[in-house]
Amino acid sequence: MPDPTPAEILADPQLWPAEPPQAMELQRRLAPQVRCEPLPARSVRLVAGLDVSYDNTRLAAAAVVMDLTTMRVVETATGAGTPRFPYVSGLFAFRELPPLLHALDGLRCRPDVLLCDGAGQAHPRRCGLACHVGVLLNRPTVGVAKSPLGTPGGVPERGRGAWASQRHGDTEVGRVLRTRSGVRPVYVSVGHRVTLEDACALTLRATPSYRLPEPIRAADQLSRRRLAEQH
DNA sequence: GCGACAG
DNA sequence: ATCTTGTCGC
Repeated sequence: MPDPTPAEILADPQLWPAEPPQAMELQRRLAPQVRCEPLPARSVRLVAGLDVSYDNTRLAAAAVVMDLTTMRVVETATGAGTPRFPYVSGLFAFRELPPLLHALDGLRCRPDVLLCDGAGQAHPRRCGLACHVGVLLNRPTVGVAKSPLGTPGGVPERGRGAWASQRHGDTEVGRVLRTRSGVRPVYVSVGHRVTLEDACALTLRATPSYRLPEPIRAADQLSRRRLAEQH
């Protein structure tokens, strides 16, 4: 059957537990559904950056789609909402996903891959936000976090492109990647339907100038503006 | 029990 | 996440 739409996901009560124990249980069910597979590199052109801003009362999400070959913004969409779940480390998908799905629902184009502001498999239950949204939508996703969740990983060399592994026992759950020489690295992990290698390569391609990928920076700014103009 | 803890 | 402008340095 066809991939679920953001609206269908939002409407499914089974996917929105109210309490942390049930949320953790859902993550344990989603984690095994993550698939690591090569992202057909030449077909990757449209990359969507996702981010959420919030204050005490409201959440505002943004999706910014950019064409990687030109680095131009192709389309943007936003979504808003009221917090339905407390902030709990390791569970923030349950807080940020609803407005994010509203934003994705407003997109007319179909991005080749989604870049998420947060962890993918580098997560206590191997189901960070990037895995969560990727599995639910059955779309390729990559997690790019500004700080590590759990295992800090190694320290990469100073130059752009250098990386070190983030391991959980014998498995490499993510990479500490230097996107700018001499600048604090980012933490890249697989969300869904990408390999860790492709996730890092894509992150670098999407990050020509600053520490964070351009689509994520744009989504950060847009969601912030969206939040500001609500009040 | 204590500390750490994506955004 | 957010409170927040200019400023020091490569």
